[in-house]
Amino acid sequence: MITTKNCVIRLSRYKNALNRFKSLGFVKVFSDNLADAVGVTSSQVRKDFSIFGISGNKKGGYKVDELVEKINIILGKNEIQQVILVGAGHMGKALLKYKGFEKEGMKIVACFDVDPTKLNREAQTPILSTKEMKDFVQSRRIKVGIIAVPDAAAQAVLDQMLEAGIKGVLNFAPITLRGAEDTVVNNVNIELELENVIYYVNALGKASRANENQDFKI
Amino acid sequence: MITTKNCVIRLSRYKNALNRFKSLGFVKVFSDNLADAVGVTSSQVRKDFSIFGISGNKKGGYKVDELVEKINIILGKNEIQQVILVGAGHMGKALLKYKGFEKEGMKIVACFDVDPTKLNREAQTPILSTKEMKDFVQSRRIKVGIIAVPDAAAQAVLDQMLEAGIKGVLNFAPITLRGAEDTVVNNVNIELELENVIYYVNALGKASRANENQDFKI
DNA sequence: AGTATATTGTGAATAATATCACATTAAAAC
DNA sequence: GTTTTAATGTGATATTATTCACAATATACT
Ligand SMILES: NC(=O)c1ccc[n+]([C@@H]2O[C@H](COP(=O)([O-])OP(=O)(O)OC[C@H]3O[C@@H](n4cnc5c(N)ncnc54)[C@H](O)[C@@H]3O)[C@@H](O)[C@H]2O)c1
Ligand SMILES: NC(=O)c1ccc[n+]([C@@H]2O[C@H](COP(=O)([O-])OP(=O)(O)OC[C@H]3O[C@@H](n4cnc5c(N)ncnc54)[C@H](O)[C@@H]3O)[C@@H](O)[C@H]2O)c1
Repeated sequence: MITTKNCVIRLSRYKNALNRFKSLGFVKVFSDNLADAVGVTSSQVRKDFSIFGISGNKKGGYKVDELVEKINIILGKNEIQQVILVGAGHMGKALLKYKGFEKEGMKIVACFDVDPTKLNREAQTPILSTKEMKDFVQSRRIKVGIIAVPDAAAQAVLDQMLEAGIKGVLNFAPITLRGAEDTVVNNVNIELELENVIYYVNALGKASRANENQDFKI
Repeated sequence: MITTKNCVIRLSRYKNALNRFKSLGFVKVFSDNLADAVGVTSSQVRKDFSIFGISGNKKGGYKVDELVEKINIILGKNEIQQVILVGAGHMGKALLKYKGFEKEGMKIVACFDVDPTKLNREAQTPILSTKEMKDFVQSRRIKVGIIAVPDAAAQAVLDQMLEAGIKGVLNFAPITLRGAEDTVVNNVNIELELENVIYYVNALGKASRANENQDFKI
């Protein structure tokens, strides 16, 4: 199976759209419906499904329940995914309070921090010392973690996490971390995303003011 | 100038790398240095610069100061960019406390919420009623906003923002919003990003267990 | 001053990704 | 039961993005 980054992301989007369709009472959907919901072409939808070996019914579209089930298995949503968080600062606390992960079968099972004043083993999600991280991760065979520490500490924290056995990381520090061969690091750089919005707003503004948008493509 | 989404994002990354080079005392850099720092090829760096009309010196590379200056102008960093935030919940508060935006010339000048208990006009960044949003945005000619409200409210909030004159939005609600013709919406879907990490961790795990990674491409 | 060298800048080649278009086929209509 | 219809599934094609490769040239060296 040859997958590319984008087709996995689209798979998640299809799943989200399907859940909305389901809650609206849909029993079957067509590639066109999904395409509209996600903002891609219907052949993109069918091609993606074809890549993941998902098939529907000629003329009959896809049965929503079956499709959700198939996608959930591909995305590992058939079991609860345990995740650790490193960094109990502003961002870390927001993530800890966030209800959305559990709804999607992902659970932050512990948070780690170096600052002793942040620790709290009694909290619903315990905040432990980073010294305890390796043991915790190894004993529970946890494979996924989130980095929410300052940029200067991010690389060291990534190293510690990989050393402990973590294989995939979602990084919020505004510095592009790269992992080893058999690991995944996904960088969410919020500053950069905002900067990007600002660029296009300025670009669109210039284009419309000068009406020179022939040579402007977004 | 034909730009594609990725080359603008890379431009931000080059800028970040350059700032690091600068703080290390570098006076000039070569496309190779930037390529290594950002994780792309050197011809990608030169091609990107060529697209934005940035030129360096044959044999001499690029003078860091000049390059930073040019990129900053392209990215609109020559003036402070005023941004509003809608939603003063967990995520909104984390964003309000975040120091990193100001360092990058972006400032959240006000936050808006529907919940009267969240309002606080005396805070360093005032938290105002959404009813006041339109006036605020129009009088200050603000063009950029951030959405940090629950998904169910996100589309309505986007509509209100565009109605007020906002042209570009960074959306944290886990639903893909799409704007009008002359607007930009950048969706940061954290659940989806984590889901994506989990997919690859599982995929890598399967591939290494079965040693079937011939047909696995990431 | 003249030559060698290292790096840029970019058109051409290649690779990756998305769309098209249509043969196939299950369901609906008659 | 046959025909019509409306969808899927996918190879072929088009588009988009990246890398290659090398001419142009500024700097360093002799
Ligand atoms: N707050 C935001 O809204 C926001 C926005 C964009 C990006 N970010 C990024 O997210 C990251 C976290 O931001 P924040 O606002 O939560 O920062 P913060 O300073 O509030 O929290 C950082 C936390 O990390 C802990 N820490 C520091 N070094 C550590 C280490 N080596 N091991 C474990 N824990 C360590 C600190 O004790 C602190 O609790 C930063 O990289 C920041 O740039 C945050
Ligand atoms: N907290 C996180 O770490 C996190 C992680 C991933 C995604 N998100 C997403 O970010 C968004 C905000 O999350 P949160 O945890 O801050 O939620 P929250 O419930 O803590 O806060 C939401 C805020 O939005 C306000 N609000 C609701 N409707 C509004 C409206 N129409 N106009 C203005 N304000 C309105 C509420 O009063 C509240 O203050 C959500 O869409 C969530 O899915 C949050």
